Amino acid sequence: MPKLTLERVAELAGVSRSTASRVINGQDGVRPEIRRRVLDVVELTGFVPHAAARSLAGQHSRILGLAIRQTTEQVFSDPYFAALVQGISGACNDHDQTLSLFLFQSAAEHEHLPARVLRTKLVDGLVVTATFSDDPLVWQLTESGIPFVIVGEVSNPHISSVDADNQNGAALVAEHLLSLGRTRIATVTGPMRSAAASTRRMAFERALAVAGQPMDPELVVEADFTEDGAYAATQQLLVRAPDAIFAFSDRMAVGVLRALQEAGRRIPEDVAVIGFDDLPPAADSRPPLTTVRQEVEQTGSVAVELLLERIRSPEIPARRIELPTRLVVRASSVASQQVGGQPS
Amino acid sequence: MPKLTLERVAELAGVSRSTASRVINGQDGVRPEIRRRVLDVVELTGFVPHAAARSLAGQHSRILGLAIRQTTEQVFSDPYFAALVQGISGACNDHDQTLSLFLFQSAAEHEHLPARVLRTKLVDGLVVTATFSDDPLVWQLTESGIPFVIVGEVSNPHISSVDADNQNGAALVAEHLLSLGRTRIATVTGPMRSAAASTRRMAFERALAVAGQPMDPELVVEADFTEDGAYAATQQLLVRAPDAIFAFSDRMAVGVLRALQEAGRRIPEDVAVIGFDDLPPAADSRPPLTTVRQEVEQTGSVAVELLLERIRSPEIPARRIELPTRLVVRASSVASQQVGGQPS
DNA sequence: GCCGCTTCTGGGAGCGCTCCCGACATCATC
DNA sequence: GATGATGTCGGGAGCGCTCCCAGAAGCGGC
Repeated sequence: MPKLTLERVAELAGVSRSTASRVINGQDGVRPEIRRRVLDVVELTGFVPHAAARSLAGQHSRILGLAIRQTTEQVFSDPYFAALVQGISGACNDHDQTLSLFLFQSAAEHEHLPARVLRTKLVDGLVVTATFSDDPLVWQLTESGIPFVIVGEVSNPHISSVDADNQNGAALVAEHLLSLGRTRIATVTGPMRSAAASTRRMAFERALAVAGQPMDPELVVEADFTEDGAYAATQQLLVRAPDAIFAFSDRMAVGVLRALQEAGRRIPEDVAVIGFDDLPPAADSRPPLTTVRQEVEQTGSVAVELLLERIRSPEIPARRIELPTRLVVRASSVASQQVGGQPS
Repeated sequence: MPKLTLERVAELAGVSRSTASRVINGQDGVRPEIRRRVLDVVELTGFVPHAAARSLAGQHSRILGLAIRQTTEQVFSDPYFAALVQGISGACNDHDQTLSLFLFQSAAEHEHLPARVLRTKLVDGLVVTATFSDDPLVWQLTESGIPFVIVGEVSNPHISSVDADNQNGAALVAEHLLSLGRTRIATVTGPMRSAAASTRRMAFERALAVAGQPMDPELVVEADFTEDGAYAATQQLLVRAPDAIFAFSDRMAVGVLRALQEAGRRIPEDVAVIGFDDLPPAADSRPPLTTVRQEVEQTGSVAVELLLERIRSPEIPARRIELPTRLVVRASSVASQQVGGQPS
């Protein structure tokens, strides 16, 4: 039995290679009856074009890469990445692209990315996450000429990026806490090299200042986006007696909650706690977390679409897309409505 | 400037395409001086062979796939996968293979695997994890003829697999608890469709029975490898007053710990708790967890090596490799040595 | 100095597909 | 009925590499 190739499919359908190719690639200019015939043969034989041959002859591989700039442990313990990958993976399927995840944490693996992945033309483009300001990787990618989009922030406006509206998110938190009459508002931030963290911080400070209640620098502690880090940060904060703590992620907020509870603080009466993300830990914590909702999964799918746009139409200028954020109020900032009342 | 191809490199080095190819692929039969000359050109120009062309002309893509049979959330929240992926990724780098991660959770994405990944000859082989007994995927893969290895258990001996020695691990736990004089030994298992869970359970039961202290079926609760699941399972268990609980993973053990502590039980005095894996949550929990250490990262690298063996030498019969497990005793089963004594 | 051997090198023939262009048929138009 | 526009189809020419084999070069032995 001969090998199953385009040629063979064409032969079986009684058409030429070219016509079979047109049908399989959904191009028009083929009479419906002939199209049908080819499609039937494809169905019957289960023909699938050879990826490498396609990639060599056409000019693209239909493989998109996802490069995450974090250690494996960090990636595989963060619900944020779960949601993001979910969104990216789904969008790839929708657009008939294969997603390939590249992990590179050690410096050595780092070196490999340009050589082994980019120069070999293995991927058509890259979604890159968790970069920090002035990340050399970004520069490297720009140099290499490969299309890519960043999930997060970039200073260079000629690079496409997707992100949540961090500014608005932080401002909403400030507004909410002020409206609750909190006066000793603390923050547990992410590392300042993270652009998301510094943007949230700046926006938060500004919102407080505008409202005439500027932030006390003593009430700001930098943590590392982990639960344990936030737990430790909160212990530091306790002596300063804050009446509200804004943690820059839900995971960190969970650590904040734990530290406060162990110290005997009532939430939200003594201290209001607010997170960021609205990912699984938020609604399940006790008490449920007031948090800034961002659409992480959508962020992923938008990133893929933006990347495909860049690949297919390099002439379109780069652009940045910010997805809306909104505040989700739960019991960690506002006492439940039944407090002091009877269940109806 | 002409495109950088093998042809061009050969031209610059003053040799033929074939010779350049030999040098780049590390084959011998090339005079050292000529080899040097080619290598210099490669270095200078930064030439990297085109992946698709290689893949088409040779018969392999140098891409290995990792297929994880779980939802994205599960994968991205489990330290086990972090370690496993780490091992696999490292081994791929060592062997100059590109790792591609395929996520497919929905039924629709499932369908894609055979067609889009296997038939296209995109990957040379697959590492498959988290299969369950009689998983149709395994059958599909066997049918398709693509080389693959399973991380975990398989009934079919003609399939290569890598796993920890679960039997020994479970037996060690039984032995340890018995030696501590525990009599009401409970287990919080994983789902019984998981082969690892059922093997651990069987081995554990057998070990207890052999020691003349058969397991009380009332003291066995099935959970789902999550912390919350184990928390709930333990609450069920509390009324039966166990004096030891063996959880089938460290994450679950953490849930067990939490439930016991909330119920006011002292650990290990009232209840000894033992986990499985010895991954990050184990040593950091309070109290630190006695657990069965398995070398997850090594499991990953061995899987890759076994896969490469199958790809390169299909004639070698399939084999199963079991990596040793050992007991790591910490404070969750044995009170710290300083209890009742003075620090020296 | 010639033969036969080994060691090294070069060129041809694909791998399976896409893309381009020319051939052909069909139909409307004058 | 000749002409051109329009719509379909087929074949050739690669994409950049690997593999195979033939041929060149170098060497010792007679």
